[in-house]
Amino acid sequence: MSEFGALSRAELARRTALAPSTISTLTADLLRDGLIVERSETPVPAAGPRGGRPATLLALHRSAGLVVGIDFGKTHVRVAVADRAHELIAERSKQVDPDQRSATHIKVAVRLVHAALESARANRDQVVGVGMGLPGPINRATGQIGDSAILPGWVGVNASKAMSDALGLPVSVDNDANLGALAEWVWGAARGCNELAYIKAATGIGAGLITNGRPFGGYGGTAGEIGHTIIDPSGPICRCGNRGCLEMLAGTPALLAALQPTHPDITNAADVIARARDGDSGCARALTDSGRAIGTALATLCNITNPERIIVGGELGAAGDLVLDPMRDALHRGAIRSAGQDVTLCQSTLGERAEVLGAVALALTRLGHALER
Amino acid sequence: MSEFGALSRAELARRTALAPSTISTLTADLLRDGLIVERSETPVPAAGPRGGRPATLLALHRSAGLVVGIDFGKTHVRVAVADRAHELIAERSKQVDPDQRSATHIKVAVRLVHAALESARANRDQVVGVGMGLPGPINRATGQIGDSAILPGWVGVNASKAMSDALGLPVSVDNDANLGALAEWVWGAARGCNELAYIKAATGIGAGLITNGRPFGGYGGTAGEIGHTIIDPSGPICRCGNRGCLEMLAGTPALLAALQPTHPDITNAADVIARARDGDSGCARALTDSGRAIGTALATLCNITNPERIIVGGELGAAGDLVLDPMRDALHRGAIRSAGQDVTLCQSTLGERAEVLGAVALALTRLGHALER
DNA sequence: GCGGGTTAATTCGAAATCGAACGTACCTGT
DNA sequence: ACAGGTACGTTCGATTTCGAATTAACCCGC
Repeated sequence: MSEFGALSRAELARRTALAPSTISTLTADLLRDGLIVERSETPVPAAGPRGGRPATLLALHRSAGLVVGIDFGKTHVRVAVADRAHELIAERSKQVDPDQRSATHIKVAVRLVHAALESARANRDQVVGVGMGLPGPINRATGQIGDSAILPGWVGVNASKAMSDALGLPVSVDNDANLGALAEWVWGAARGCNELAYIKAATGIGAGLITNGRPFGGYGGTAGEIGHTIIDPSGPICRCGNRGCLEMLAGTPALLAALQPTHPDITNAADVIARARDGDSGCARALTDSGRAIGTALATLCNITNPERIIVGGELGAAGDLVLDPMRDALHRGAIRSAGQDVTLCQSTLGERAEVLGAVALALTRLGHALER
Repeated sequence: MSEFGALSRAELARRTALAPSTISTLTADLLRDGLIVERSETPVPAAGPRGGRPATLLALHRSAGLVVGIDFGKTHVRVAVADRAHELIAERSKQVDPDQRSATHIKVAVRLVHAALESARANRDQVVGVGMGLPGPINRATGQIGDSAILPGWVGVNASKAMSDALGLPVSVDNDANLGALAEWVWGAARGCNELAYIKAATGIGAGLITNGRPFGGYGGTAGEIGHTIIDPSGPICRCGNRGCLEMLAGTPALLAALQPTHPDITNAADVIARARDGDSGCARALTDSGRAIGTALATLCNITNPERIIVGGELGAAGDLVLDPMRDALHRGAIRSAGQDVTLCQSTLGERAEVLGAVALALTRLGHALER
């Protein structure tokens, strides 16, 4: 139940493969003990109510504990607190300097967590899990962040341990794109979808994958690294040693660099999008180029993983159809027909909060797994 | 048990998440009824016998039924018969003309199946499942083969139904690369590996994926289509509408075309490999070029799916290090460091039989699932 | 060759889970 | 308004599954 905010008894029975009768006895006990509560609210019409007695939802009571999500980006730290019923209780965020050491970033995060808990009139003792997101590939075995140009102060740091020591709580870490996927899957545009990719398009470009109805990390936990797909073999040299990587062509820095000569006053992606919306054709073109490059990489992604839906987030995702349309074009041009027909491309519904919410979801998922073992 | 040839009680308990005691009572019943048998043979030392009582293996008795695997390639049909203990009983194969209609190919296959069964002194009634492999993407929903230049006579045919009607038995179909992956996973170079890709490099180039310890097909069942990854944006035009697709650059036809001017007598991949082994530098170079192109596509595959192992099969895989070395080079050049380090590239151990055996494995897996539902 | 370590398999009473039948609550069409 | 359909949730005795303790079968080092 930790993984799904509120569930009916019938749904629980299906998910656990237990008999409805078993669920009945079990939930009766938990209800008596006050660990779960019945929810009178919307019994969630789901996919069209086609007759039948409506379900009554069950959710974990707040006394079952709280979870914390923490997301580090290039220039921000963001935290969120939720209860195990998936109810968000508090959120906080703060700008930070990307060049500082990880210890500094962690201190900021810890303060935000405490502030958020306080505003929720909650105590650290009630926290039963913490999830955390970082930009860049994270090795599942070592817990270390791989080479990342986005947060240089974090390279080689065992992020999970560092944060865990600072908070005095166990912490699960994952790549921010994976968390975005998780969030869109739990709360956003990908609910009920078993095969999806979430694209975080910002300074870096990464994909988070959900396959067979669960987060997919591959052998070392770094699956979904599309940022270094080679788009133009004669393009600019990337720090990875190749030419014309997606990240070099379509990331925010490339976007801004392309506009620098004609639009020297523009310093961030949001400005580009705003101007493009106002009819600035240069800004629109820059977004189109980005979208097209990403779409080319997505074509390969579709050929290989054949997803049902691709959710585009990150600061470039906020441009909506300005990037999505060229992306769709390039995707359909480059993917084999069937894979192109199978997939729907859409914009993130959680926006800049996707990654923190994903961190919350990560913590919730881990709790679910803990029960299963 | 259908999915794993022979298993100890302890292993069964782990796999099914049932208590050892439960397995004990269950297997006792099945043994009494003669549906399973104890195997005295090698108690499989597994990964180093480090003490402890050796396990006694259990396998389904032959009376539990037989399965048939059928594989169609560009120029051959191959069938295999096995019992549910994963013991191969008979194999047959025959050359065919790729341009004939699917009905003709099916007739050949049916004759081979009957011949194989006869040589095993078995009857069609004992067959409890049939698996079948075809080159080209197969839509999981419609059961139809997508656009394939390899077997034009099969396009638009509902392969599963056609074969099922001809044999009078239920038939499961899948792409041949997926089956190769399955076979290497069950019998070959990928035993015990949970994250792998099998590459079938022949006329077409496709990948079969196993992720999270089970075959991965994506939303429509066409995952792993790496043949149309764009390697050289200014390369020759492919039937898919793009330029420089992997298949156009590295497939057997490209290989043969490249050698045509200087080696007009060579007409198949096996010849190229034999000559290269004999020191013909032109043939060696052609294989190197193929390997390098495939390696480039594998780099992207690794970035996206981060596998632990990649098994290279198909007629080009038979070249061994002649293609594997350049493949490794290109892979490590193009993949992000961690993904490149995680993966091991090796040759198929099942060779040209991989796909039929995979078809057998497919039939066995389906039987396993049938029990679970 | 004999303890100490390790993993496999069995036994038995205890506890969880199931299945079938029933009651409940809503929708839809007439 | 009411019958018919559908899906949710509960009750009960019957059955399966579990857990802990026990025995078995091997390896190892001394």
